[in-house]
Amino acid sequence: MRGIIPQKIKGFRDITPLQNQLHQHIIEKAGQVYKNYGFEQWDTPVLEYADCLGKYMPDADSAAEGVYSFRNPEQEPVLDEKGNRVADTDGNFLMENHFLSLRYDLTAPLSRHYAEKLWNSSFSGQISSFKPPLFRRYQYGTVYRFEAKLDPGRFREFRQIDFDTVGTSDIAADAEICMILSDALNAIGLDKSSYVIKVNNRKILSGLFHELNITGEKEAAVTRIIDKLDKIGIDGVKAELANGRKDPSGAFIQGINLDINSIDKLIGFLSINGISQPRGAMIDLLSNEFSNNEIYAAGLKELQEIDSLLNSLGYGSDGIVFDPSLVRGMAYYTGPIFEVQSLLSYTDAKGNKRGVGSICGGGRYDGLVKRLLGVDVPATGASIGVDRLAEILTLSEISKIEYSGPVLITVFDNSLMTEYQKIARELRANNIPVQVYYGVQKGLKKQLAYADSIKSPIAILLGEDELKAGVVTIRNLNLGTRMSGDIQNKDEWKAKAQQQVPLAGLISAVLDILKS
RNA sequence: GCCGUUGUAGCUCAGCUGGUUAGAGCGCUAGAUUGUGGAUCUAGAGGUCUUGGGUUCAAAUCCCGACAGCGGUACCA
Repeated sequence: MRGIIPQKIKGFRDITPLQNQLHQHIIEKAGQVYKNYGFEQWDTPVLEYADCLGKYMPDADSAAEGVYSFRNPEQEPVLDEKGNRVADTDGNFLMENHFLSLRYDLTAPLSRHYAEKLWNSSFSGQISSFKPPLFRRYQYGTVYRFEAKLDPGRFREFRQIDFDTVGTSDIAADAEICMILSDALNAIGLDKSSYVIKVNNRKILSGLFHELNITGEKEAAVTRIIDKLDKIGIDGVKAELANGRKDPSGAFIQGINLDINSIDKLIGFLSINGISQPRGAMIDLLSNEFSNNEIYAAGLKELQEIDSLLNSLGYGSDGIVFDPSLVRGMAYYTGPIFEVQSLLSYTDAKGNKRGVGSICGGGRYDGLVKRLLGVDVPATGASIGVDRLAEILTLSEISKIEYSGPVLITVFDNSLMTEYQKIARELRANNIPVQVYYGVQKGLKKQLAYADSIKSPIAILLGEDELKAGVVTIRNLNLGTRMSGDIQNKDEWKAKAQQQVPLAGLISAVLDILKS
């Protein structure tokens, strides 16, 4: 039994004003880029029916399979596949506390949203033959995953900013995703040395697997192993495809005992390194071997089209590359897939250099609403992991955003409250954030310590002395902080970091300090 | 889940092969400073050494279990 101990749930965080400012920056810049490509912003609920999201909770009121779920407190009718209420043998409608889930991404709610509109706009869900309507939206929101393992940049509650195009198979929409990611990261302020946009096509992989007779369970296993290439290297992959390997941790990783011939082919394929090859050269290399396979060839052709579009719009191989070893975990991708690898690193407490891996992901999933409505609707999209991106920007100290809190008006004497409020009002009229000190610890020392804690750039002091002289004292706290390294005596500080100005000159003096 | 590793003050850690009142730095609180954050100096508060058991005259220290953290590994829509 828990006591009433104030503490956060593991994997959840309190977000500081500084972090919020960086998050805000990221979503504003990315959102504007999405908007410029014609995506419109939608929001959907954080909670959905569990079966709409595609994860079903058997009968436990707990999180399982990485999704937070619980029973709806309200009883609602049970519906059949056609949307009709289900009744028991006596003709009474069945009621149930349906499972609700916190969304684990923004794509599943999108598919529910799109499917719901389609369902409602067609008569009793008669949508067997139709041409899917085009829908483009972007969405910013918090998602929840029950992760067992929490690293820097990996949380249980985190934000994504997502954009998707639903209702087209046009490969230009996929090429566009590369451009959008590139533009968005650029707008956020990342230069090309800090990330690489990797592109591959699931068709190439499935064509390849087909050629090698790798199907079903084996295909999933091989995919998983290839996904670990970054982590365990080509030799590690080779070992896991064969009879396994011994991990440095001492654990033995069981191999899948693929035949030698297939392993050689796969390793040869994976040895074509994505980052070091221009896209054109990569396509040439890829067309050498398996192009007699239909699916493989189709995938390759799509990559060619993407390449050609990107080239004619000036998106070179310096930022967007083809990487045949890119697989992405999710099974639902059907065509081009995308992932942005952050190249930034930081040094952890133990002195090890570390990165956070991928900061964006996406791809084409033509089965978007198949599970819900049974029809194929092509869709393609991607999303930026806002928290993870912010985390690596902060950890790698590349974020140049400096946080500045509000100006603080100190309170000497409550009888002067009207004066303080007037000054505050005047500053606000000039769009300068400001607060009057209301704390119960009244000493000026306390008030300045408070100003320090909220990162005030300026403290304004007004007491009897100033009032008589018709002036206010302005203390430049940032300057004081900068000088704190080589401080000799208090009076000298005061002389440099503090000035008295006539009340009428307050605004311009404050603005001057804020600008510097 | 599995393997490894760690668990001493709010934080980072020291505490040798078990031996009387468990230490440091930072932080915190107060004072030097009758109206002044960050420097300096002084003083103070704060620990049943994660927890349960065992060995011993004696355990923070040795042994076993539990729990938690970290590293790796597995899983990941």
